[in-house]
Amino acid sequence: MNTRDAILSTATRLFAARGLEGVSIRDICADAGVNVAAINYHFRGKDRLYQEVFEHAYRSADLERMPDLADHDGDPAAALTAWVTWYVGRTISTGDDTASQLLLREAANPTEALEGVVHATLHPVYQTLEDIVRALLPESHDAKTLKIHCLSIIGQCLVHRVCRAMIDRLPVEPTLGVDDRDDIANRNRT
Amino acid sequence: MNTRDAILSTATRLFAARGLEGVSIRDICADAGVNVAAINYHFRGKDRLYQEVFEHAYRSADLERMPDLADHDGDPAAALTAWVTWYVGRTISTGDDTASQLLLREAANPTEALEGVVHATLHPVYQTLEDIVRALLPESHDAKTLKIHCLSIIGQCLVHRVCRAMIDRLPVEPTLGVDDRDDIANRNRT
DNA sequence: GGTTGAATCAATCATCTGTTTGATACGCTT
DNA sequence: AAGCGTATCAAACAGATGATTGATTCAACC
Repeated sequence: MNTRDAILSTATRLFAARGLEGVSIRDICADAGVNVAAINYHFRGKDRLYQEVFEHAYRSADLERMPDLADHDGDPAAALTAWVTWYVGRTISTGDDTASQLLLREAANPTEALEGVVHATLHPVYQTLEDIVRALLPESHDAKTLKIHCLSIIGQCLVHRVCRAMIDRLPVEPTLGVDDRDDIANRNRT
Repeated sequence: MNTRDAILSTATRLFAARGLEGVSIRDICADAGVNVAAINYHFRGKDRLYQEVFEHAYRSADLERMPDLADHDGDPAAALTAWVTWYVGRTISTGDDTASQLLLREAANPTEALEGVVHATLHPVYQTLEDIVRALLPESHDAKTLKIHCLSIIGQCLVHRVCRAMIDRLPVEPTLGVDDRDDIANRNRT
């Protein structure tokens, strides 16, 4: 395997699990089976590697296509249901959680790498939701109300992932999983 | 000022701003104007200091008393409104954000310190909300539905704080602040 | 077959890390 | 005044850190 790719995939896994400061370039190189100097050769230092990892993880996380308003023309309610289902599934998936992990770390500890992902990936997702919600709301609502509505919807989806560390430690039954994706998705309004 | 208290308050500020791994004990001591050895003398190392800081920040963050069901007997809807208003104000307050900052870091990077705060502080808050929501819902709903409802409410409040780093970088007007606490609070259902 | 440039390597750099040590000063009781 | 425990200090500890160096290997090209 390519040395560069080996570093990239190992670094992605380790950065997601332990964060930028929790992983040394020696950890990465030992795990990937390459020399420490390779990181400064192929990338231009640890920070640049992290930036590359972060943006790569978010670029390649588009497994399922995001449904938009055009897919359900004339039925914005159906479009919202589809969008929320897509978003919840993407957020609390048990499979590859790498992108969510990295983003959560950025939320607590923003680096320069965040700016790019917000513009390239997050903004389009938000804009799609806003288009759907706008079509669903009476026209009397202003931009602020619209934004609050959209963020509320996002919040209801995100809470299960963001607060996982807390929820898991909460002595409250039952435990929610991907199986409940539809239940969670069905629980929204505009 | 007491050396111990000086360390505690400085460490709280620095840990909240830069995280456990982003702050060295030399940073703390230089800022507090004390000797490095004082940390191992008064606390028993860096980790114990962090634990003390984390729990202290959450214990002393009870500025406003949390409203519960008993405060609005016979009117669970009013109780919910009061609770949400309280929770939103507490979460997105512009003032002392220390506790929220520390908790967000724990969400991304849980340490041993999290367990204690969840049981001592977060669980009672959640339980109070669940009591209110239970009184508001038809009895036919099971425990899982109840939990989803409660987490949805929490999510709608939390999103503004948790996703602040992303929202601030989003090219979408307008910007929301504490002034919109009531607008945000009014936007919920059960 | 000789040249070139990319890729990899072990070794080393100066810093920074959390922690410990031994010495010194202070306020107390006897 | 002597003894004692608490507190503070500069100095040093061993280990880890990100980065760089100069040498070496290797494949491609003319």
